[in-house]
Amino acid sequence: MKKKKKEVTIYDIAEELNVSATTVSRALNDHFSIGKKTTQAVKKLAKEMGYRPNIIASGLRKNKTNAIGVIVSWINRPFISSLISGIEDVADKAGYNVIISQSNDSFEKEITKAQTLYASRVEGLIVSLAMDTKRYNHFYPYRQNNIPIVFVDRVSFEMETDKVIINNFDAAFTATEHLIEMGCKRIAHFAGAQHRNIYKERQDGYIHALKKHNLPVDEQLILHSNLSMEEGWKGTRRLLSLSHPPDAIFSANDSAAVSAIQCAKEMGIRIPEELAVAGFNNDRISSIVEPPLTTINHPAIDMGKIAAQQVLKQKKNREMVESETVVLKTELIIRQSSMRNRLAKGPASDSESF
Amino acid sequence: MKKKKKEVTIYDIAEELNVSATTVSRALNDHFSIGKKTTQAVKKLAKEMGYRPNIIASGLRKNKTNAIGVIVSWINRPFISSLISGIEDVADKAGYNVIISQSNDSFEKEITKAQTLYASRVEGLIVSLAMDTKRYNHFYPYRQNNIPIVFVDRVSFEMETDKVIINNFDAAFTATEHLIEMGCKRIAHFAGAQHRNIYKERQDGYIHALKKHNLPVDEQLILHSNLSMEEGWKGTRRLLSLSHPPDAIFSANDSAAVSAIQCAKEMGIRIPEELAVAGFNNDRISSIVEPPLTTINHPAIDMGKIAAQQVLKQKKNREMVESETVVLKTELIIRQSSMRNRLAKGPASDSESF
DNA sequence: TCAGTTTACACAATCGATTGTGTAAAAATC
DNA sequence: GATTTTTACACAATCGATTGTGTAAACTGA
Repeated sequence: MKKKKKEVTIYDIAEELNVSATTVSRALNDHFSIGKKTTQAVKKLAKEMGYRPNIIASGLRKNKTNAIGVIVSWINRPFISSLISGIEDVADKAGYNVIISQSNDSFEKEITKAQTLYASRVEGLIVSLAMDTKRYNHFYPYRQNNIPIVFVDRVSFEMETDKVIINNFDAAFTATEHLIEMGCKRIAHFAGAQHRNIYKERQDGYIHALKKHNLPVDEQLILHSNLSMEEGWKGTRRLLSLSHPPDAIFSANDSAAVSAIQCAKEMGIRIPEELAVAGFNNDRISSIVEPPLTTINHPAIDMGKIAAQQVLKQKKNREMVESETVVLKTELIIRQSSMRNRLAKGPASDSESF
Repeated sequence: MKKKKKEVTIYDIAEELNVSATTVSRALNDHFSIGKKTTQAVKKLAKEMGYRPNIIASGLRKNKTNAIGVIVSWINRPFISSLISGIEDVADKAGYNVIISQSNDSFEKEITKAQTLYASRVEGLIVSLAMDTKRYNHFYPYRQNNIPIVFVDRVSFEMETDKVIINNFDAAFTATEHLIEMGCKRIAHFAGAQHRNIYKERQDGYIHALKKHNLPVDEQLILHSNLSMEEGWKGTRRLLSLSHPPDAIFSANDSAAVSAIQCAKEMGIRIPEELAVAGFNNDRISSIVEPPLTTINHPAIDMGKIAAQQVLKQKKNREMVESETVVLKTELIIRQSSMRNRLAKGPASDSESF
């Protein structure tokens, strides 16, 4: 009873036209060896019969899937979703599909997803590493098969791959120095897991700024956490109840920074007069919170685009270039949460126009 | 010079073991007709040789791609990215890959993407329609080929497909009625494009609430736009400069609602005393803005999960069920932007716990 | 007009796995 | 021990497109 509506193949077209399947295939691909009239006729009939090329068959022959795999922690995060948006944009224009998968920041899941995508024969892989990934064996099969791998944002320098990153050290340094210039003397830091490059680098940048300006580095003021809103809240409470509380917080992300602002306000601390705050990422919430949060703009979409371009590039250059690392620019977005110094730029509406 | 590192196939394994490729294939799939010892030996050698099944070849034979396509407006939007997260979760567990593509809210792009995914032979399609999509021919090929289609959130009732939606009418009605209960008499509405179901339904729900409570429907107070922050700002300015300005705004999304709050505050209007505001979506910004925004919680992740499940279900039931529509529950999250009535619930920390 | 060239197409192998059918050898049955 | 049944595997076709090679027919030029 099942309608076995078989799909139209080049053989069906060939038969109808009394030519060979070869001819049909070549006609559809505008091969020079097929006559104009034949080519036209084939294309016309193909359309009429509702033919769609079987890319599975074609893929088998040509050993292609036209797919790029992407592994990220969570898709529904502002930075990540923008990253993916950039990837999709470039990949699509080059005729590639983007297969997404989330590691949920779990090392084990990352392994599984990497294997799945490998089995799916993606032609390239873009990865933003899970929080606790420290070993990289799961990427070796890609390496052995010459499948391009590009690390983005959360990368590892233990593996020789293309990378697309920002200069976290400089960005953190700039943000911290900005706080110092605003007159802050005792700057705390909300830090992330130190085995993940980005958080390590941000912390290093922060420390470097302190040292450069001869400020003491007080371990008490460096709080490690997962940088969630809850942790930001708790951390702020702890900091503000110190006998000698900080006069500023530089947070490694915006979520915790926003929480810090909220918590401090609830405790009756004035921002930025009594506590200046700076974050990292330029998430949407950073411009909504009051006062608006000074932060580092992270070019997420561009990072995605460039990562995709790297994959495509690697598919050509293979043996030419060993590996390439692209470092994108960030910018410090100064908003009111840090503007203690009235000598600083004007009342700053809201814009990113600094 | 190129390393033609050919990949290991079942033939290679077969030769090594002096059995047929058939046997290898069946052993790898635990076919009952293959002896235990042979099966073990095959699997062992396969692993040793670094064999990976060629799913392209397998797919050709079985006519499968194990891919589900997703078309959305923009990936980097809070609601959408959560939706995708849900889809990926379910699809992955069922052994499917998720291919994403963005229409950028353009009808033409949606058509292209639909065609691309069709050519890629996705086994199911999940779509949240572009803003201005009014015709649906681009989905017919799927229909003709019995490829499951599921519409999510932004759907069309002109097409008989599975759908996963919320009751926008009720949600909008509830939000509006809440404003009325808070004592608002003149409620404005930020509406979206009326040819897109969700915005139409929200407006209808809004109007219905007014009528039910014998409040006049003033066309002057219904502003149509793309609901961006800019439009929210402009709309608020316009409304507040009316000779008889509104005492509340119900916005069809959170972005515009948040802008309304910001704009009103800048104009020296007190929220919620002089202007109550309610939004829609429960984006993160809604809980960050001050005062926190009353809004409708939209179960994005669940919608994604269910949509994926619908696809999987359709692949079985095909001829059993014509189509199914799942309507998910929403909830009104009451926050301070609308709490004018001190008889209402307590000072409400921030939580979604209402 | 005839050798040489070009044009336009067909043949058949190939990509790697799957699967219906066939068949020896081993095991079970009486 | 002869026969039936089961076990364990091989053969060969198939999925649909691609591609190197071969070859008629049409065309070119002297």
